[in-house]
Amino acid sequence: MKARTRFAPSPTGELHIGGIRTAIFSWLLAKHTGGEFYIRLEDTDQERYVPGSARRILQSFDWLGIQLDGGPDHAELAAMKTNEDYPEALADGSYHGVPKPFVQSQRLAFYKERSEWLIANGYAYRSNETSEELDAMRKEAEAKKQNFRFHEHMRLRTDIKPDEPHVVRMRILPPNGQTVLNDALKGKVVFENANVDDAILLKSDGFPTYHLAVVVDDHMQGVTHVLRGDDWLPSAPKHVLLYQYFGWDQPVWAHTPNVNGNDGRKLSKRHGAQTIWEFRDQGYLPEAMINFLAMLGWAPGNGDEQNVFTIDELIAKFSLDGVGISPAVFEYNKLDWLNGVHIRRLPAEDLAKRLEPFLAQAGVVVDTPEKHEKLLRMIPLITERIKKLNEAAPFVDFVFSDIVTPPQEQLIGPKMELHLSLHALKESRRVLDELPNFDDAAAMEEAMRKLGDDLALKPTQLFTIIRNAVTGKSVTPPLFGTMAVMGKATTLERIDRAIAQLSGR
RNA sequence: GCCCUCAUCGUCUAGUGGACUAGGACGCGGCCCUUUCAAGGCCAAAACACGGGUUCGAAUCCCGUUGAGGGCACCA
Repeated sequence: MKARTRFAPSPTGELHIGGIRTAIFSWLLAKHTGGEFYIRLEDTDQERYVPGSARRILQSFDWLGIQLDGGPDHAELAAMKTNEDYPEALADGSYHGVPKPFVQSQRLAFYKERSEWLIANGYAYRSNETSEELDAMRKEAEAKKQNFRFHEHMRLRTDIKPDEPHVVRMRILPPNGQTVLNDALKGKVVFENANVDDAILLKSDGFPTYHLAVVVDDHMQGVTHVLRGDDWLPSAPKHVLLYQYFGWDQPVWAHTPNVNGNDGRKLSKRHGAQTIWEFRDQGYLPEAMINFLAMLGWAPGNGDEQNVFTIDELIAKFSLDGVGISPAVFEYNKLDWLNGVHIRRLPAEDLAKRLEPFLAQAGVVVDTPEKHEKLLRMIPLITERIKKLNEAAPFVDFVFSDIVTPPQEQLIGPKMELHLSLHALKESRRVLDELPNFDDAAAMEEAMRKLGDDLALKPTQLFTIIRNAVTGKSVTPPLFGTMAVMGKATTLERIDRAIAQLSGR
């Protein structure tokens, strides 16, 4: 059975990493079945709307490499309260049959129509308490240590005409019955109707609340599986009831556990990165983010112990059965490791391309074909040394810009005297200069090892001196490959400067 | 206060009544490899929250306790 799923954020700010995980689950489920995944913007709260956030939400999916089968297009975004600019054409309108529009503020007529239907059929009623009146009722209940739940009998005025300001509230029927949610993850969850309040469905400004809008849209747009955060569980009976009132088949419900920080609490700013952009800026790969997030609360199961997945593998193996029911803690250790794994899987040209912005930010300029070529040659030498893209710069910066000649103490080999180090440096220069082909790192290594033998030096001793002389650092990618990339002229020039430094000149 | 959910190594998890002396991964420790740093290989330490049941047998089923999380808006 083909699944059609959606992710329905409200454009009130940045997407939270936990929300993105839910979106990834939904997307994987849809793609696993050959179905569709789309985005719907739930902008029914005019107050909380943040201009620009719709565009950022769409761009998040773009960065992650998640292809949408539907979502607000140019015209829909343009029609939002504040003009949204999304230059990249999101889709061409061929939405696999998912009916437009994908922005709730442009679907108002549907909600109005359904709400009138509910009233006409006895499932909803008009009500017009002011917020002050409601507050007073709440305070009173609190003073009596009672729960406040709005029910029809509490109405202050009952003779409300359709043309005067009012809200529409749902009736909970039968009042003393039970409503059962069949959740694919949690199983049967039973709610006493007495504990469900008469939620507002249509606000006095004519906009729907979430409860009405989500049910109407999911039905009209043919959503088969509703995946959403655990925090929606308490209001799920309202939605179940609405489906029953309308006589519609319910979707498969799946309330996913939340993602917590390492203190077991809901992820928030003090836990570090929040938005996908922060991860991107720290040098995490979208491939790794998807892999990691998918495994946060999901595992292939059946004894399958795979940890590293390509996107295609995730799509092939994902199913709701593998989704857990207890909250997961977001930890960076495994993410970092996974990111390193995915970096090592990248072809050199691809990694170089992704590295360039990070190098530029660190002041390493790769702006000519020659420099690009050098970077490409450095890639195999650094790929297994970095876990994040922002860690590459220290491994290559000395290739692209000059170094400060190291102080004497750095040019003296371990357990060696100054004069012996100086001699080793001079001999190294001679050997390197005599090399027939400076590009041949293997031959270079062979020659240098022989020199070490001749001088009765351990490789560590000799190579440490050269490493410091040539790179100015004690930690670098493999020495000879690096020198080959730097080239003969640069290498010998730096050794000359080191010789001068050690000679005290 | 009321309602709901959850509970296996530090973390992500496998496990659906016997194959569990509880498996894998990350991290941590050790060893090997080694020109530095990594990567890689090998080894080790590390968990069924607690208490009652049910059963010949329970990490797995039931009840309770404790702990944690979430929800109780003209917000989603």
